[in-house]
Parts: sequence; structure tokens; C-alpha cells
Amino acid sequence: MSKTTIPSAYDPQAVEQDLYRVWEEKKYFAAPVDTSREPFCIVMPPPNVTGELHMGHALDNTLQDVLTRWRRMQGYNALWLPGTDHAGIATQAKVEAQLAQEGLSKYDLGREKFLERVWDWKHQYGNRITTQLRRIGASCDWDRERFTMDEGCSEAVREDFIRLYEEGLIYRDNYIVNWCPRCGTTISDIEVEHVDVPAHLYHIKYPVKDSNDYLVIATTRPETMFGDTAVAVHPEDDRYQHLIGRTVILPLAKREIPVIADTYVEREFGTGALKITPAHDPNDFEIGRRHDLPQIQAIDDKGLMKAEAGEYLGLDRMACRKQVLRDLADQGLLVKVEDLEHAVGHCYRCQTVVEPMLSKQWFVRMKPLAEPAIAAVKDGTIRFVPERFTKVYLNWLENIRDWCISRQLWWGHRIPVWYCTECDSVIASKEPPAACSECGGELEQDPDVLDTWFSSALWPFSTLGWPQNTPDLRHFYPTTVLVTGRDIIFFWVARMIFTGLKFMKQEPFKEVFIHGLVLDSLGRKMSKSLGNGVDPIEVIEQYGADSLRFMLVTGNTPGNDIRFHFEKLEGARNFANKLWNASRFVLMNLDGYRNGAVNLTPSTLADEWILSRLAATGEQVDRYLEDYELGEAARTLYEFIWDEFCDWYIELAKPVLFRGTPEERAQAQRMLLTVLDHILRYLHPFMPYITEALWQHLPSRTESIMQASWPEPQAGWRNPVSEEQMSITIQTVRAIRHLRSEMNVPPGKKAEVLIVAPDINERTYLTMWKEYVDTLATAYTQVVEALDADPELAAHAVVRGMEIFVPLAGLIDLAKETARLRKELETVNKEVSRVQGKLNNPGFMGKAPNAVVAKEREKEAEYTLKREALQNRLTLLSK
RNA sequence: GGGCGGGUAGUUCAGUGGGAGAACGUCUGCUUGACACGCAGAAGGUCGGAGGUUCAAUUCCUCUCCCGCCCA
Repeated sequence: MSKTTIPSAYDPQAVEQDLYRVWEEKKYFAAPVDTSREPFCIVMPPPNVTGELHMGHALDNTLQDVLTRWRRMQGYNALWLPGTDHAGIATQAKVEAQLAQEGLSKYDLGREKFLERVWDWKHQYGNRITTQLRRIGASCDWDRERFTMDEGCSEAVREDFIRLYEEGLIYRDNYIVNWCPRCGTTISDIEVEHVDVPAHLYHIKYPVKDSNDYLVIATTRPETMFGDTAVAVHPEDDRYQHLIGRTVILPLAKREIPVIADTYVEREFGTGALKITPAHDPNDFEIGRRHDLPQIQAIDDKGLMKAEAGEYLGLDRMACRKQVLRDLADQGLLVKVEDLEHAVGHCYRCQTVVEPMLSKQWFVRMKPLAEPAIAAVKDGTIRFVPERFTKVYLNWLENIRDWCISRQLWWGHRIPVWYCTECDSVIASKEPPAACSECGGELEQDPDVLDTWFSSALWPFSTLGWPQNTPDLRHFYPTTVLVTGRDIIFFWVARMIFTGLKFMKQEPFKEVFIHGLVLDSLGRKMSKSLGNGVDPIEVIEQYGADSLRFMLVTGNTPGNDIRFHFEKLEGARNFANKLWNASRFVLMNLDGYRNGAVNLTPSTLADEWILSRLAATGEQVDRYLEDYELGEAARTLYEFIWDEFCDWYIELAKPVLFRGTPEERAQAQRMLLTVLDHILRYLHPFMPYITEALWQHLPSRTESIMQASWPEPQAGWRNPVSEEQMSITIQTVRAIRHLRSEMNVPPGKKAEVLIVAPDINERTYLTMWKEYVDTLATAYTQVVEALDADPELAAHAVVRGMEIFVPLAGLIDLAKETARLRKELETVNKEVSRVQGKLNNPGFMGKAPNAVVAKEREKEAEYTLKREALQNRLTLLSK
């Protein structure tokens, strides 16, 4: 290996895409069923088919890739199954926007032609996001890629619907739903975003029939009064007892409505009198049902006032509100306007204010489905990581309402229900029926489609072949872990769980690994409207995919949000470059190296130490990965590689490589290669590209690092004695470097160093490994047991029981040295009194564990020695 | 209103019942036989506030303040 073959800076652009192509061509990601091996399976949360990769995807998929690559190297039959989601509203909206540019609406095209346009769109843009996923290095089995509207998934949806329908778990009913007037469709409860907005509470007089009295109601939505069918007060409200059962006259509309009593009313809120609009408010709807009130719809599906609003017909609901208030004020019926901040529901897609509306829709009966889903998490069949998300999940399911699944869209899974045009028959069927089974009449299919999440809920098993009983399904279901953001626990995770339990009789995954959001540098959510999003692909082009991955994984704890800073990205890139150059160093110094059976017997302290540290690092990394602490695992590797391997081991290997005997050189080469080999394998799940690129340079290797095995734990390499000796060496080197720096000794100048080590062990170690100190501290050291007299003109330091002198005739600034020592003495004094305080405390001595007491005693000895040495030194200098 | 998360060095964040850590930034010095995307050294923190448990609390408990998120 000559210097010219490896450039001195790592260039991700030069390697990434080629490596990925090779991986994919060679089918390294493929996971054919192998029943002899333990399965590991992740189904990818499917991104929107026409979407673009954002940082959330980058994080989510990086985490999945780390887990998959790690388990694959461990020998699991590891399947990461990718796919995309048809994303009903989002995709349809995009195509409609495109049509609008041509001056067309979907109605101009008609349903069939419109759907053709959407499919065209899907074919045109559907590969974009999967191509982008490849850029981040996702090692998923692309041959198994699925789409929520492909034939298999669609069949699964129909199967699901029919079975729930036949069991009575799906029903159609007139019910209050969330209607988005802009999207022109219903949305489910969780698709409504409640935003606190400043608003007003209007106090309005409703005259009491046959009297001069009136009742003042308080409302935030006066425009809905045309749909009022009652006024409710609390049954025990003394203020209104006399009015219960009487009739009031709805202003403007001049319609008569009853005053009813219902405990739902909060006496303290507003006036304690509540107008009831069953067709436009979910709570009013419930009250209306209890009291058998009529339901009057006053607002249409475009948000405009209907004929029920009389002269306000055709006005937009917001405009109507203003007009109504003016008119009420004119008639002296508007009593008071209060400021009020309250939560208003907005459409998660377009932020339009949602209109609760009475509508005939399809629903899933949730209670019977939720119960097993609650049990599965309570009894530990499914585990959330971090555990705290269990509560979020349970709380939602325990208070669940029926799920409105019909959407007034065209793009999606059409509801498999047909209505007879001649009789009242309703036919639900997996395949289109020819004619009405009752009367032979013509049939019309329900025009609506299903909520996108209805198909996503089947994802863990529809993608594995369900409703067919395939080998994939038998082997990989239940999947191992689901990795997703905490924002879709309700939308998706919970629904997969109850659906999976229902149809598969088994949980869809054993663990749910929840991560947070990627925020911008100011801690705000990245969003299109703020324009603060960072494009992962641009980042990859600038810093490389490995840097992005490493940055996203480190410094982040499970479930917590992560802020995006370019500085962190630079740190990750610098680390990649560090690894690149450390490897380059190893590979550049292989002259004379011969492949062959490696008999790895450490021959020096440094060898023993680095193997011990490597083994400890490996154990730590394994433990962290098992616990889903990917960030800690990555950090552990970072520190080992940079601080221990590069800063100390490589530096100590240099003299051996450059000036050692052939045997010593060979030994150093073997050691360096072994450590490097382990580092690359440990790091591969996190940084797949650079580790593969470097792997290709190793003299002895598998074809790809993807085929290499995860390193086995090497308990035999652990060596506490060597770690201790090396620790003494490092402390000594640091002390000398510090003195040199303080005293401005020129970097190139070898310093004479005198080490007084009364302790036999410390003296022996340092004498043995004097070379290390000399090399690393640019020094010439002498280790002695004692001195007749301390050198006067010398910088002084204390390490453990040892005193270090750097004689510097002419260079010592006495005042400066004295000040430095005083400061040092001060901190030591503090330590001594703290430790002695403990040791003199009978409570501590009586109750603290022996090991802790012993440790404190050790500290006391060390600090006392240090204090003594410093005091002596100061006395000497002050003479 | 309820729940959850966070408040640790100038900044961003780890971490722990027993001597406060990293990265970035700052300061000083370095073309050191891989790396200036680097090397060496240094400065910098009453671990949000109050109380409690404990021999010992930044860590556990209670209360409280501030920030963020979710639910109603």
C-alpha cells in the first residue's frame, strides 16, 4: 500500500453511490426465508409515495438501518422490508394542484381519468423517495418493496373490511364528524389539530316565549345558531330553575326551541346557559341524542350557510358570524363580548378550521378492538422503548372513540360496499357483485375511499403476504421491532397493534422503539411553512451520508428530540476523516506484512492495554445496542477510536514501526490491523460507507464488510493490570506535557525529567515503560526511588505518589511557578478536607459499603501525599 | 385542566446515590514521518429554586418556577 493510493482526506462523494450499487446488485440486503436462523424483521414505516425525504425520515431510517445491519452481522435472518404509502389526501391534493395549473378540476376529468392522472403521478415521482432512501445507505430488501395500493395490500384491505363488517365491527351511521370544507372530506379525530386561538365569548339574549324575560346564552360560534334546537342549563342551577321546560325564541331565525336541563353544562362557564347545535358540535350532538332533539344542519360542506340560515344563505361561515353579530347588536340582543382563548380544531393537512358536521359515514367500532390492544401492552407482550410512551398509548386507547374511516376522496381504497338502486340492500363484498342479491337490481359502489391509515394498519402482515399464509408471514411475523416517531403512536402504532391482534392473533411486533423529532437549530419543528427544513440529500452531498447518520444517532437519547446543527455535522465529518486517516496510517505502514494465521499475542504494555480497551468497548457497545441506546454506543466507539486508538496507541506504535526489529514491526502491524478490523466492523452499522471503503483495503477480509461477522466478545483480552499501568503512564505524560506548556519549553526540545517514585510498583512500571513517556512527552526521563535533595530550579508536579521534576535552569519564572503550585495546593486542600470529613463521619464509616470506604481511604492517602509534596516544594522555592 | 419531556460549562447535549463529562466555541503553543476535517496544553459549571429521604443527592421523593410537546 503506497501513500498515493489513499487520499489524505475522505471524500464520501467518491465512494458512496458506487458502493451502494454494488451492495444492491450483489443482493446483500436480501433476506430469503431461512428457518435455520433466528429471524429479525423490521417493516419500514412507509413514507408518502410522492413525498420527499426529510430529516425525520433520515433519522427514522438511520436507526432502522443501524439495527438491521447490526443484527445481520450477528447472523440473524435479518429482513428490513421497505415500501411506500399512497397517502390519500396528500397525494390527491398534489395532483389537484397540478390540474389547477391547467385550469382544471378533478370533476372536469371525472373519477376514472383523475385516478389515471394520480397513477401517472405516482409512477413519475414514486421512485424519488426510495432513491433518496438509498442515498442514506438504507440496507432494506428492495426486492420486497411494497405499496399500500398494490394488488396484495389492496386485497388485504378488502379482506380486513369485509371481516370486520361481517362481525359488526364496521358500521355506517349518521354521526357528527370532522369535516374539512377545503379538502372536502371528513377527517378522523386525530387528524384534527387543536390550536389555542384568541377569540371571543358572545353573550346573546334569547327571548323567553310569552314573557318579557330572556335567557342569555354564551357562545363562541354565533353563526351556528340557525342550527340550534335547544338551550341547556344545569339541572341544579338555581338561576334557571324557572325556565327549564319553557320555550325560548331563537333570535333572527325566530324559531321556537325548548330549554332543557343537562348535567353536561358547566354552571361557571359563560352564563351557564348553553345553546345546543347537534348538527355542528360533537358535545351538542351527544346532548341532542340524550334529549331526542332534532338535528338541523345550517352550514354546508363548503362552509357556506344553508337555507336554514334564512337571509344569510350562501354566506361563508366566518362572514356570517360577523353579520349575525352586527344584526344582533342592532336588535339589542348582543349583551356582552368577552375575550377568550380557546382551542379550535384545524385540519392537519391544510390548517382550515374544521367544521363538525352531521354526516353518514363508515366507522370502526373501537371498544372490542382496543381491549386486546391494551392488554398486549399491559402484559408486556409489546414493549415500548422508552417505557414512558406506554402511558401515552394506553391513555389514548382507554378513551377511544369509534374511528371514522370513510373519506370523500377518489385516491385510495374504495369502500367495498354496494348499494342497490332498487331496493334497500347493502352488499359488502371482496369482489364486485354483478347484481343485487335480493332483487337482482343494479348496484352502485359507495363513492368514498378508506382512511389511508386503514391500510397502513395492516402493513406488518399485508407486506408479508397476508391474507395468504405465506412462508414469509410464518417466519417473520410477529416482526421484531417497530421504529417510528412519537408523533404517530396514535395514527399508526396503535392501529397496527389492534389490527394485528385481530387478524393474526399475534402482536405485529414485540418492541416499539420511539424516537423524537428533528428540530431546527432554534428548537422549532421543521416545516414547509417556516421554510426551516434542511434537505438530507443536500447534507449528504456536502458532508456524506455517514456524517449525517452519525450526527443523527449520537448525542441523542431515545424518545427525545434532536436539534439540527451544522456544527454537529462537521464534528461527524471530522470523525469520519479521523477514522480515514488512522486507517490510512495503518495501511501505509504494512511494508513487509505477510498475511497468514494471526497469532495475536500482545507483546507490550500498549498491546495489552489496547486489546483490553477494545474488548471493554465492544462489551459496552453490545450492551448499549441491546438497550436501543444507539447514541451511547456510537459515542463509546467515537471515544475509543479517537482518544485511545489514535491519540495513544498509534502514537506508541510509531517508533516500533519505524525503528523496531522486523519481529516487532510485524507484531505492531498485526495489532494495528486487528484493532482496525474490529473498529470497522463495530462502526459499520453506523457508518456503512466509509467502513466498507476502508474494508476494501484490508489485506485479509471478506468480499464486503456486510458479510463480515459482528465481533465476538473477547473477555480474555480484558486486562485490568495493564489498564492500570497504562493509566499511570498516561497521567505521567500529561503531567510532563502540562509542565512543558506552562514553562514554554519549545515543542521540539527534549526535556530532562526526573521522576521520584517511592512506591515500588509505580517505580517498576515507569522504569519498564520509560520509552513511552520519553516518546509521548518528548522527554528524557530518569526514574529514581528518592533524591538527596530536590532540584531547585525545576517545574514540579505530583502524580499519585510520584513527584515529577522538569529542571529548567534559566527558564523558571519563580513567581509564576509559585503561584501555580499554590493554586494546585488549594484544590488539593479542598479534596483532603472533603475526604477527611467523610472518613471522620461515624455515619459514613458505619453505613457506607466497605468498597466505598476503602476508596475514600485511598484518596486520602493520595491527596495527603500530594499536599505534602506541594508544601515541601513551596517551602523550598520560598527560601 | 390532565399527562409527558426538558432546565448541567458561552452554545448544543451526554451522564451518575459516593472525586462534574463530551463536542463546538474561547485562550496558548505547534508544517510533530496518518489526519490543520489535525496535534499538545489551558480556562470555564452554587448540575433551575426550596424542602425532604440518606452516612452521602446533580442523581431518589415532594413542592415550586421557566421552556417545549401531547391530550381534553
